[in-house]
Amino acid sequence: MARSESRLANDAWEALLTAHARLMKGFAAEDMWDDISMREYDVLYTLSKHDGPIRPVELGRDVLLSQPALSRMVERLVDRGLVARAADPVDGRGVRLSLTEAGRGAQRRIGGRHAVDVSRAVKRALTESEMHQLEALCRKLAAGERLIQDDHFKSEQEPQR
Amino acid sequence: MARSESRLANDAWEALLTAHARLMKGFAAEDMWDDISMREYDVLYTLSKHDGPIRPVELGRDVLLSQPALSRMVERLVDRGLVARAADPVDGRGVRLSLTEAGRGAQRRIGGRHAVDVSRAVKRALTESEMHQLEALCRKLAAGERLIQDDHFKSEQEPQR
DNA sequence: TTGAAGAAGATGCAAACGCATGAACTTAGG
DNA sequence: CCTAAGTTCATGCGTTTGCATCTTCTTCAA
Repeated sequence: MARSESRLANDAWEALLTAHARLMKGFAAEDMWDDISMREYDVLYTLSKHDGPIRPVELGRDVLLSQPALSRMVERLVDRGLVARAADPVDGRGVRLSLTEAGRGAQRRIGGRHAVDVSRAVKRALTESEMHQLEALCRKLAAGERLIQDDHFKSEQEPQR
Repeated sequence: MARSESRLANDAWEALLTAHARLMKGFAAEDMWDDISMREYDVLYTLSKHDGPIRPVELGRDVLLSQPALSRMVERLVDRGLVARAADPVDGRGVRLSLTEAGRGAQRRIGGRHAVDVSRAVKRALTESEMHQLEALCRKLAAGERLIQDDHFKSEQEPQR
């Protein structure tokens, strides 16, 4: 008997959570992070993906940290000379972040080693075709969520309360 | 030109990470967690999946927490009457954990509401067929990792150092 | 133009986390 | 046996996180 669509959705999400936790544990156990934590690397990597300076609020969308925690982590990275923080010329409240040369260097150094482990873990389990599928599915999942938050459609029905 | 297999693997993993972060942010924003944090719910849910009592070390495999952090979280859950902790009759070092009635009740209460949001987020982005695919791919990913850690094959090549 | 509502970031503070280490117990080789 | 190494879980301690709140600046309607 077929699972209900809701059950199917929850099972898929649980599988994703389990895969995430298992692989992350494995990566964290690797002795290759020097003095940069995985969360800090996450910030450096996200900064490296974008070319120009970006706002902390942008960073916050992809990094799993509260706004105050992100604010302070950026502060620490600035103090360590890995991130540059400048006032936003357009928005007086805002701040613009970018990697320093040292920051970019650190990201490349760690990233190169990390990519080897990621590649090894994924290749061990999936074929090339499956990697393509997984990427496409996860992109769709992430894209669905992004729209909601941007357009404030979240309260489309406002369940109870 | 086709991406290299390694690049493909890393892109797939990045997509999974992004999907994970986006959805988690969305779920965390929901006003439905009462006095139970998402990490605590993760523990309660994992306990509810297993029927019999399980060891903390088992819990640790699926929950993204350090061993000391998990130890103390369990302690708090025990103090709050949600989890029962008993000595392991077989292994004198070990401990056996299970949900109390209150714990099971809390898990069901929160879990029921959470499942609605999960279902909504996943259904919005994927078809039933895609949910099946995503579940299968993530299970393969997670399974690949489990074997490594159990069999201590991790140092199969011991890269540099 | 102006005043209220909203958004971006920073900060005080208690709670929670990770690393290093310790204590209790099990396993395995001589 | 019995000792050395390994495993499981707990604890001390400094660091980081999240919640609530504040400040500053922008936006928008009157």
